Amino acid sequence: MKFEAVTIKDIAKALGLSTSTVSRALRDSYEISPETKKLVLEYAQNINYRPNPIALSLKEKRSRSIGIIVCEIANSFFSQIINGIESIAYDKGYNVIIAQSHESYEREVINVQYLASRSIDGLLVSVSSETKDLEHLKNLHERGLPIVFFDRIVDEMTTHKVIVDNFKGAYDATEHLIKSGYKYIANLAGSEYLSITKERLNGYSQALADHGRAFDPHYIQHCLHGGMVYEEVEKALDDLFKLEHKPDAILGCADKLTTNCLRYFKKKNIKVPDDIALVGFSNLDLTDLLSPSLTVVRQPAFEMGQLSTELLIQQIESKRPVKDFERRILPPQLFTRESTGL
Amino acid sequence: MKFEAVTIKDIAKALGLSTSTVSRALRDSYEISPETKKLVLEYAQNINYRPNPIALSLKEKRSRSIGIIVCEIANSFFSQIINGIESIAYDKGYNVIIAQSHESYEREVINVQYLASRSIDGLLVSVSSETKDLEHLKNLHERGLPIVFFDRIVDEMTTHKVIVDNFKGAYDATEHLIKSGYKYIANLAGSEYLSITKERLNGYSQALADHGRAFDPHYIQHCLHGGMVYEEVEKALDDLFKLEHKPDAILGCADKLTTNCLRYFKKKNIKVPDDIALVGFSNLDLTDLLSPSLTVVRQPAFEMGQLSTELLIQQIESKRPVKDFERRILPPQLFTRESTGL
DNA sequence: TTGAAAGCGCTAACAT
DNA sequence: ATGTTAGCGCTTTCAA
Repeated sequence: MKFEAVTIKDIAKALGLSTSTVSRALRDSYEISPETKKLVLEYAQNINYRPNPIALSLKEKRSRSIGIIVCEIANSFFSQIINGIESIAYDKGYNVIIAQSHESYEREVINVQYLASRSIDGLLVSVSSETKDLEHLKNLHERGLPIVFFDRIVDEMTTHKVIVDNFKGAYDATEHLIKSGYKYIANLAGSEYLSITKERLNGYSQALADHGRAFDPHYIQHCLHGGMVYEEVEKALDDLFKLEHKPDAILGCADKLTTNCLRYFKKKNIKVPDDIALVGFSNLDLTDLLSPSLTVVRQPAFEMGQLSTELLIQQIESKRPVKDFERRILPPQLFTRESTGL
Repeated sequence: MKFEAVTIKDIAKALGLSTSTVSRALRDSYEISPETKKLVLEYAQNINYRPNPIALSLKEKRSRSIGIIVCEIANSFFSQIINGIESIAYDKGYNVIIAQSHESYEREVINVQYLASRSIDGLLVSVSSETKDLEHLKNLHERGLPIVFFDRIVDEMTTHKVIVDNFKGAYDATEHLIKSGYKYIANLAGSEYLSITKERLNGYSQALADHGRAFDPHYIQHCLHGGMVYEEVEKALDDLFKLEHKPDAILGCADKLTTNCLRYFKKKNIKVPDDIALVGFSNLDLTDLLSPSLTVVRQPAFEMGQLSTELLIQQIESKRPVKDFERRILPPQLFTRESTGL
């Protein structure tokens, strides 16, 4: 089934004009007489003419669409980011094509190829937790495709980057635990490859140091898939609970890590906060409804999406090659609730 | 910044062939000699040639992209559906363009126009809770655009439709409440315009009837925005609690209705299930972690997305106009947990 | 077996 | 003020 649209040619034929005149009239060119304009505009309106964006794209060598690569859209943090992205993109006449890596490097590479082949004008990327090698992105970047990294950024490429102050988020959360009297604070961390993991680890360590606490690497457990797989969280927690001094508080460094931590506690009948305290990075809407309600570090996801998109579109539409790349850092927010109250 | 791709012309020039020969070689046409083919293919491989999909779209009058309209992607149910949609679409070489109505009729209309103007090949729609008038969709449909409705469907249009057995979902949940001994079962329902609301209401009523319970419309409260706005849920519950016999159980007919119900209970210090039981339609991953854990009706969202997309693409690629439209009904599943245990 | 040319819908340089 | 024409990248007659 095809669905045939009205073209400029149809209008030209109907009105006995040339296609260029119609085109110019539609674009309100100064060269066209008011009468002709009126005629064309009214007729176009009437038959509900819509310019064919594909023809325009071919002509202008731009598709007015931008690609997004995230690990999972079914993750509040990322779906909120996408909301932010869309709010700006649609405003500026771009549409977005979303691809998910599901935390797989291989799928990320495939998706990048796919998006590139769909002739996108720019790319918004948050890398997968498996990603070490960046050739797939570097290649496109060198050929001139504007790329903006958000949240999970990479050092090796010079582009705009938008992140949350992960150091501060982890620092504040850890400090809050220390001040609440917890002694053995474990860090349930994400993939070691990710920028956010390192930043959060640094914030955690610094908070410990600033409060005269010893830093013990045994209290750090990495989960390669960022908690997507329950078993990796279970393994990590099992190991933590084997320590001589069991942790009395846990800092969950990602949404899934935090919720799967809760799932583990429930399964093992460990009570929060009586047996152990929990604070987690989370953008779920539901954390206040859990019981105990969860202390969380919340990230300005929507704003992050908006800002990244503004930077990307600015670069796409810039006449001259962009030289000065920005690194924007947004503030996270700590919400103190019952899960960290002794 | 533009990012110039290799074209057939470049290959032709480099190899001293005509563009048509190159084109044919790339498509493995029988007319081309093995040597030429090999030459072209290898060269293309080398310089990483990718056909320009926009040029193809213009030529073939199809964009290989499908539009999706949902109310919110930051809603587990819909993000799971989108995952299902993508899994099929990408497999078959289509990309998806997602638009959100945020439950606003006006935005839905704008989005539909927008998607249509981006020359999509087909449309997957779940209407907003405000949508009564369907002209925006009928119009496109009559002009031949394949449309598949999922979840929130409409009667007035003859298309493929994929839904969950909402009647059964609500029936089972209500019956479970009755069998658990609850007497005054209220129904916190979504927008009256939505098919799912009516279907769930019917299931609820039938369960009451089958168990000899009187049906009292006072125990039904509609929320136009399906719980997106906390205040509407608050108002609905306030009214329910003013009844002579306060409800001792609530059936939440959508994710947000259910979670905002919990938020209300928390605020008013109403204990579940001691003061009141709660069962809700929900696809959140977290409902088992709430305490009490939540009894839910879970819908096969991913499968729904997959099935809808299969039907849509089948119709798009069908040579002859599709006459026989299917109405597929997927089974929901009741998970009994603590929130309905007396 | 290969090439030349037209055309998809649109814009813009170049006539008139 | 309006028309003619070429061209964006590709496929596909038609011609050689």
